[in-house]
Amino acid sequence: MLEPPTRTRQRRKETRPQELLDAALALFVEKGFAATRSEEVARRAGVSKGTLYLYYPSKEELFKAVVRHNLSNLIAEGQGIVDSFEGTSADLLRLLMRVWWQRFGATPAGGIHKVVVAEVRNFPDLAQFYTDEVILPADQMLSSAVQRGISRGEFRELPLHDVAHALMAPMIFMVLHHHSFGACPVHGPEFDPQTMLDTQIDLILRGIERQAS
Amino acid sequence: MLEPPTRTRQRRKETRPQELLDAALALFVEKGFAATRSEEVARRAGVSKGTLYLYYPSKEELFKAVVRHNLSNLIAEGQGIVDSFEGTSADLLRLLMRVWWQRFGATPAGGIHKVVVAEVRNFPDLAQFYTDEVILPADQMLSSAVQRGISRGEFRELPLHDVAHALMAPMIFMVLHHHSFGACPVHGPEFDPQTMLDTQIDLILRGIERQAS
Amino acid sequence: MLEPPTRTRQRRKETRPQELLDAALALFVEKGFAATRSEEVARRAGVSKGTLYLYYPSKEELFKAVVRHNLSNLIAEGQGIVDSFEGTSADLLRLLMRVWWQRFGATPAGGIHKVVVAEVRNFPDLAQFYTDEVILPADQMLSSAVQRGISRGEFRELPLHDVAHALMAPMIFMVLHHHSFGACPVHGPEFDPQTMLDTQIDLILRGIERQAS
Amino acid sequence: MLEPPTRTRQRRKETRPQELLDAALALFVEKGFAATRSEEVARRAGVSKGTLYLYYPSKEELFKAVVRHNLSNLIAEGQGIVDSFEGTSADLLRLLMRVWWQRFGATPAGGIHKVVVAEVRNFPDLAQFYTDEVILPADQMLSSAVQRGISRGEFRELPLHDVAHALMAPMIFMVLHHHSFGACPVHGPEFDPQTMLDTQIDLILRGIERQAS
DNA sequence: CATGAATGAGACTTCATTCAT
DNA sequence: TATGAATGAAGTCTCATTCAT
Repeated sequence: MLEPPTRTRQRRKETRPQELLDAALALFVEKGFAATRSEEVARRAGVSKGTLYLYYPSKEELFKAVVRHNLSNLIAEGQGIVDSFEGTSADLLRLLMRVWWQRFGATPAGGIHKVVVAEVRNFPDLAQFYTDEVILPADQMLSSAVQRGISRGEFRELPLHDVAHALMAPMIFMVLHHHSFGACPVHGPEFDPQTMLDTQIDLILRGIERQAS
Repeated sequence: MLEPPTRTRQRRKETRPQELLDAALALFVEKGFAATRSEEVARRAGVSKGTLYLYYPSKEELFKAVVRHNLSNLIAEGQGIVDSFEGTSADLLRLLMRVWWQRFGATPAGGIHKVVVAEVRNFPDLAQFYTDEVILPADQMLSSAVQRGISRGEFRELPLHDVAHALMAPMIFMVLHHHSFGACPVHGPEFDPQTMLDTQIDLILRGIERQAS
Repeated sequence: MLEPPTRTRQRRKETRPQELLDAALALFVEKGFAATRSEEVARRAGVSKGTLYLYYPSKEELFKAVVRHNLSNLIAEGQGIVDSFEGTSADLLRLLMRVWWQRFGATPAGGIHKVVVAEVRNFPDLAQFYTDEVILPADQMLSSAVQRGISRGEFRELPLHDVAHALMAPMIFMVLHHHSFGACPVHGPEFDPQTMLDTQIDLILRGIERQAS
Repeated sequence: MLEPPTRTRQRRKETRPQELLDAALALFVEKGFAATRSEEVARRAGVSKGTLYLYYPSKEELFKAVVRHNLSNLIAEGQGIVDSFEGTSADLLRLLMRVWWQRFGATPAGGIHKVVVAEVRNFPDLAQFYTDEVILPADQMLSSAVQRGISRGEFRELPLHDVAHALMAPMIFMVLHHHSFGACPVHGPEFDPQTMLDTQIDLILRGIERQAS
């Protein structure tokens, strides 16, 4: 009763949502949506169960917030790179993939894709959000990079979106493996993400470049 | 329709496991493991809750049985195609992808991969089973097809497994999309799986073929 | 269809109830009423679950049948010994205890008492049956043996029933221990039943005999 | 009656365990372990089902807690009486029995012994706990009281533990009867516990005293 | 704002009992 | 008679959510 208001509480007030989202992200990626208990999210964020509900009215809303927080504008940075890049288009694509992997794929946020894929059918309004915020922009960004290569005469004239999807596929493949089997102690094929992505992008580049090297 | 009208207490020990596995497969793919209630599996199979437990001792075992039933021997067929194929290696890879999509990717069984990727961290022994039974054989099968192309002088000499993974990536990409966003009523990019796979395989083939056409 | 009627079934028809009661007795004593599954009773008796219900309409009735079958007339034999014994009353009591232990206490039937004590409050009509068939006759039998000792001047004049209960106590004590802790692999006090009963009867005899030896 | 009228969401972390243990004790004694439903325990304690599991992680642990709470330290008090008693050893034994009956045998806690005897074969670790915590100390306590009588020349030199068991037998007999048949509305022999215990202890005392009175 | 004790709907699972064969 | 597949009520336990403090 007579205790002074704790400083810790005061100090953290503004960062609470971020801490909760980070804790939730880590747990959703590790255990999936259903197997993540809200109490554990709270504990990992250093708050009580009740506090979590002050910020997010339900576990479903928390999940959506995690998705939105981590994936909104995810692609904008990539689009910026495309728009300002000055080297060859092949180097641009290689750069995009590397940046994407380092800044997203290999981070906890990369694991969201796994959870979203697993849960979209249970969260209908998430499907449209994710399509609008992630899939379409990514498609657009990659397509514009490919278009750049075609316009500059570097790439053959191919259907933009099919090529964009061909570029997406290895990224999705890697990120899903990384956050599922890659996190399990199994004896399976070794995937060095960086090398693998490089190999795959090289193959695809050779497939789309006007002059096969 | 032609079944005898008796609905109660049907005794069909022979066919029950298949019916239960089919019902479970459909629901696991639609809702995920955790969100699927065992009673609903039973109801969809036309039996009572208790009957399900007569055949599978727990929901977890049911899930494993679904995985095993649908995925074991899946790859063997592909390997058979590889071993007996007589055309060009490019045609072989195109055939493998088409067969795979028609016989697995586009069927309910294709949805298993999504569920396994989502849940494997919660089922440690499933990780090893799936790796041994699916991932490694698929890797091996595709590698052998690539090796065939190299041996026959059709393909460049590239690291087998990296190429195999490059071939896997579009398949995984497609199957996951098909059973997640592809099943949601969203307005997103159209993916015609068959066309897309063809485009992607062509790109990769051009990347690996000795003589770029 | 064309099999001859199995001889086994025919032969066993009359002994079925006995086999079922024996199996049920063993399991009820080992696990208690609730933890005994009817299927296991059937299996141990070598029949199917359905057959059990041909003989006993419910697990409760089976339990009551086990109790009644094993305990009805249990005491009659003892009463016969009392009525025809010719030695000293002290020897009579010693004999009664020994016979009781060998013929009942140490046998599976002895375990029933444990189960009855545990379950009477859940089986109201069993209470009266057991009181009438077991408790009162045992009381009567022991009292008559004591009365014999008093009448013959061997024992002091004491309240019959109190002495009878004093004689019962060690028997109940032994039989309950034998079928509970005595069947567990614990490191506790050693109870050699025969010796212990002898010691206790000797103490009590010394307590009731006119001439303390 | 004097409690504040608020009934919902009472927060009483301090007193809840005691209330739950009391409710569980009463029900376990009345119905046995298996036949007691956890929801009923909760209801009798005035809380919801979930609250019970906040304090005890399973029905089995609740049962063990009931045993420990009610029996631990039970014997210590008796040992204290033995160690500090100043009258004759016969009076000591009479006192021990009376105190034991009034403070334990006739209380709900006395019913625990019935439940333990009935269930111990299903709870292997309870067997050792109960042996260590109750049976051996009780044995020790009674033996020390007998030893006192022998050392003071009041009792004959008899095997300590056999005599201790002879003293235990009537107590066990009484307490089991009291909480089984004694709680049923049957017409059986009347057992006035106090009188009966007195009679039995007198008999045994006469059996062990050096000078038969 | 923050807490965490309390709730209760709902999930998995068991098993006594039924009944078509 | 005998079987054992099938049933479904009932029990244990979980956990998202609430709310008195």
